[in-house]
Amino acid sequence: MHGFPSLVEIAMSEEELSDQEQQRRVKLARLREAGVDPYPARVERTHTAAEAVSALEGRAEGEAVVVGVAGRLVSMRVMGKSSFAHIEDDSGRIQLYVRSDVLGEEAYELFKRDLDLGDFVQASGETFYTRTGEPSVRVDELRLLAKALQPLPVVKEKDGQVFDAFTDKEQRYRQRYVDLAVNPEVREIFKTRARIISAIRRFLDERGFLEVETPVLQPIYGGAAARPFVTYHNQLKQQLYLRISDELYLKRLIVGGFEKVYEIGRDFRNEGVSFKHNPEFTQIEFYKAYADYRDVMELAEQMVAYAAQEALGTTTITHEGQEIDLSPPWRRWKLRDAIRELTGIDYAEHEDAESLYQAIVRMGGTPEKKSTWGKLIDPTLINYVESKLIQPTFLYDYPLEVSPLAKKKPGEPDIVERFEFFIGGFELGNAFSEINDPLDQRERFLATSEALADGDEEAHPLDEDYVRALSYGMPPTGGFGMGIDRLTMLLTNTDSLREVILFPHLRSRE
RNA sequence: GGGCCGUUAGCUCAGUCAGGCAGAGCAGCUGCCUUUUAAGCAGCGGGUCGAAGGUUCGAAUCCUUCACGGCUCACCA
Repeated sequence: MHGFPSLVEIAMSEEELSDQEQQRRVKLARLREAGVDPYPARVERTHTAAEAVSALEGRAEGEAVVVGVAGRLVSMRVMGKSSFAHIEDDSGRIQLYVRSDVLGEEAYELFKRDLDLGDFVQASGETFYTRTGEPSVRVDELRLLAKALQPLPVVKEKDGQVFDAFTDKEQRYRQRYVDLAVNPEVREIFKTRARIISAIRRFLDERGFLEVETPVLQPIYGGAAARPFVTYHNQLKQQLYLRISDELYLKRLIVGGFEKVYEIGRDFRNEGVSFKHNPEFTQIEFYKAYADYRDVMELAEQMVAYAAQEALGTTTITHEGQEIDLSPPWRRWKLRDAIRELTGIDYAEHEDAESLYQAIVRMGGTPEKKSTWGKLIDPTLINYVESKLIQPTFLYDYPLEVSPLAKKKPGEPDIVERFEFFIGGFELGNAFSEINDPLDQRERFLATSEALADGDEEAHPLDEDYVRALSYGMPPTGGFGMGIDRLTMLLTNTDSLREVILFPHLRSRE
């Protein structure tokens, strides 16, 4: 008419689109021409899928329950004048039974021809059980809520076997929305993650800890051995760093008089990416005044067990095929003993770096030649120990040199009151009795800032204001840090941080 | 950064060893089908074989380079 191309003809002329995309645009155009709004603003939903199912379960036979449900079309089986379909919402799936004679012929034809898997729809009608006993909605009204123009991967399942799953890791991470849309078990991982975090909050809140927020943008970084991301504030003409840990600010708060503080937040480290490293990750840190690293051990094992119990309903978990018992108390193993037992090297017998280096080489290791004594122990030696620590284990009493913020152990000048803990063969966290002697802290900073100047890019710079804070007096304090992503990985039985981070970092594509 | 492996239809994957018309299932389209559930039956479309270059009469296949990813080593207390 009038020689103008119809919407359908325009849709079909989009040549750069795949045939399935073109089909969907044709359907969209046809729907519009039939007077259907493919993206209406209003929804009339009375039940979620799960609610509709349980409402039916509660009723006597023959008693009608009318529901309005809404969700994404995830399956369609068209059999002439009747069809079965499933819609999925956040609560689960429910089957729709669509009959031409109930819905009306015109609406039924539109459903059959112009709706696709992936579209969002609203359906209302009475619930009933089909011949095979599946709760379903006999649809007397069906309305499109949102037309999908891209086909979703079609994942099918029978007898627990999954067909054509959407599994390509790169695509799953780059298009996480597709991953989440078609893989319900992926959604479950992130629900578990949220339960873990809320359990940790509850655990600390119940014990009188105050949740605080400290700067992410910092004029000087510290609290961990890592290279920072650098950024710049235009107005202030000032270089800033994205924090590598929360530590030094949280301890300033202990100086200020708070006795128990914690922060759950994002840290950023400019280093390699691996199954247990992502450039940005979530860490929980807490600090407790009038406590030492032994008190912190008890809190740590209780907190992790509590998080597992709350998130999973059990403290016995399976990770990578190994059964792990998270219930306290956990094994406490002196670092020196653990290394001696698992590698045969007693580092206390090797007083200088050269001697220790030779011992590691004799054991078959390949340490870095230029490493200092402390750097040979951690990480080189711990690498041999870490993977063997499947059941929860505290390794404690670390060499002073690699622990510039931890308090010296009384009577052992080269050892500090520090522990790291390991579960499932990797490190989850790190803690110590905090240095509260400002002069000692200053000396330690001087040593690390020299190392930084000598080219150790992960060493601490000197934070004068932090030393000044300590000089106003800080009570004896126990501090703790743990990777939330790694804990989630452990509790969801996944083998990579990327599985528990919604949008993990990937290299940009051209 | 090193080593190994991968990238083929919307999705999952054959085909690469040994060069010879680019395939299957699901999804899509057309037709049939009013209790199905990986629905079924019949038919039909759908491809920059990651990119570029090279070898060859002929390249998804062999060679080179590049991009992206996976695993792994190094790095990451």
